[in-house]
Amino acid sequence: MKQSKLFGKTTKEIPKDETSKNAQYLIRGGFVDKSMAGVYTYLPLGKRVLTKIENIIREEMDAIGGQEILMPALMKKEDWQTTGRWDIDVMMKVKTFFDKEYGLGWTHEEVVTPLAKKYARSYKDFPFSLYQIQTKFRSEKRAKSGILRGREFSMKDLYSFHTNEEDLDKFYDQSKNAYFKIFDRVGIKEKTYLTFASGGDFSKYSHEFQTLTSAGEDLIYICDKCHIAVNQEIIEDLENSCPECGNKKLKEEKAIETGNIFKLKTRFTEAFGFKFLDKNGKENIPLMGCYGMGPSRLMGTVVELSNDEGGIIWPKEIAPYQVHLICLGDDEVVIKEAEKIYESLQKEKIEVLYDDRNESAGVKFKDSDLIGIPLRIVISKRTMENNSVEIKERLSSDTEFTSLDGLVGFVKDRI
RNA sequence: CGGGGCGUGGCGUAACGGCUAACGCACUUGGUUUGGGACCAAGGGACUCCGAGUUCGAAUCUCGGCGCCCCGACCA
Repeated sequence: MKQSKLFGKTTKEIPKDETSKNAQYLIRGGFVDKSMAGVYTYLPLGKRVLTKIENIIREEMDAIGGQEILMPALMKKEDWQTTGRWDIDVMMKVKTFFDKEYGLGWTHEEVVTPLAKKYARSYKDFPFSLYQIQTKFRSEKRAKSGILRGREFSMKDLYSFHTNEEDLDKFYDQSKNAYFKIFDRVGIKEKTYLTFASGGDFSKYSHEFQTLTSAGEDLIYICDKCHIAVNQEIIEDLENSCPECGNKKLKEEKAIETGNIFKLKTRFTEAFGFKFLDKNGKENIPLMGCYGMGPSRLMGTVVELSNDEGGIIWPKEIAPYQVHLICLGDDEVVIKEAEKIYESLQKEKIEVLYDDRNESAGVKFKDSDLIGIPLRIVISKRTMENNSVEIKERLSSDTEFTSLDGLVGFVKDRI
C-alpha cells in the first residue's frame, strides 16, 4: 500500500477527551475513528489488525473442531422471553415503525440453541461446536477506555454441545489451550492468567482469561506458583487462597478480561426443550458450553501492553503490514529504486506499507514509530551510495544495513 | 444510573458582557528544503453543541436539553 493513498491520517494531537492509551495511539495512528461513545469505525490500518486477530482466532477455533457460522444480530423477542432474558438491561432493543420489537445480539444462546435443536436429534450428531465472529451490541451504562469497553464491538462466541459431562469437560480443557495459543500469537500470553470465577448454578467455577494492565477494570489475585488467578467475586469464598495449591500469598493486580469460558450445562437446552436420543433410544438433554473472546478488546489490550513514547509496537502476527518501507528525499534515482523494492517485496507476498509521501524525514520516522510496523526499511541517497538500505526493527534501537540485491532474502528471514 | 469536569473551523487552544471570534496543527497554491515532527509567501475553512431567557449588546450571564470524558454502581 502506498502511504500517499492510505485513507486516514496520523496526528500529533489527540482529542482531549481520550485518556486511555489504546484510544490515543489508535486514533493518532489513524487506526480507528470514534463515532460516538463506545462506538468506533475501523479505518484501513485498524481493520487490517482486527482481521488478523480474527483470523488467528478462527484458526485456533477450527483446530479444536469449531465450525464457523454467522448468526443474525437482529433477534427474535420470543426466544429471549423463553429463557427469561428479554428484560436484562444490557440488551439493546429496536422497535419498528409498526411497534414490533427486536433485540440486538449481545450473546447468542437464544439463537444457537434452537438452531442446534433443529439439526441434532441423535447422539451420533454429537459432539459439535459452532462459532461466529460478529458485531455484538451491549447497552453498557458507561462505555470507556477506548475500544476496551464499547457498546458495539467484535466478538467471537463459540458454543459446544455434548451428550455427557466428560465430553464437555474434555472440550472445555481443549478450549483453554486454544485460548492460550491465541494469546501467545497476539503477544499477550505472558501477562494473561487463567482466572477462576464463579461457576453460576451449574458448576463450581467458570474461567476467565485476565490480562494484566493498568487499563483493566477488574481486580484479580494471582498465585505465582501456579500462574493462575482468582476473580474478585470469589476470592473471599476461597478464603484468599489458590484453588489449585492452597497458596495464601496471592498478589492483587489490575487486569482486563480478554476471554471467558463457561459451562452452561442444560441451562439453555432445557429451556428450549432440546433433546436427543441416546444409544438406547432414550431421550436426553444435551450439555452446553460457551466460549467468548473479543477481537477488538484484544486489539486494544495489545496496544495497552505494547507501546513506547513513540507509539505502538505491533507483534509480528497482527501488525497491519509486515514491512514499512520509507523513501527519503526526492532524488529520482532513489525513488525509482524504492519503487523497485516495493514491487519485489509485494511479488514475494510480503505486506508492505510504502511511505512515498513528499514529507520530511522527521515526519516519516515519527509516523513509522507511531504506526508500529515491526520492520522498517529506509532507502535514501545516503544508503544508495553503498548500494544498500537501512533496516531497523521497531523494538530495537539498532540499525543495520543490507545490500539492495540481498534485501528480499534478508526481509524474509526477519518477518 | 449517581457524582464531577468539559463543549469555540477537522484537531489542540485563546478571547474583560462591547470592534470583522484570535493562534498553532492540518488543508490548498507557488517556491526553497529532505536522516528524527523544515522554511518563506499567498489562501480557503466557524450559524462559538441546541433551545429559550436576561441585556442596548452574549462565545462569555441564567435555565433547560443534548453530547463527550473521568470516578462509582453495573458488566452472561
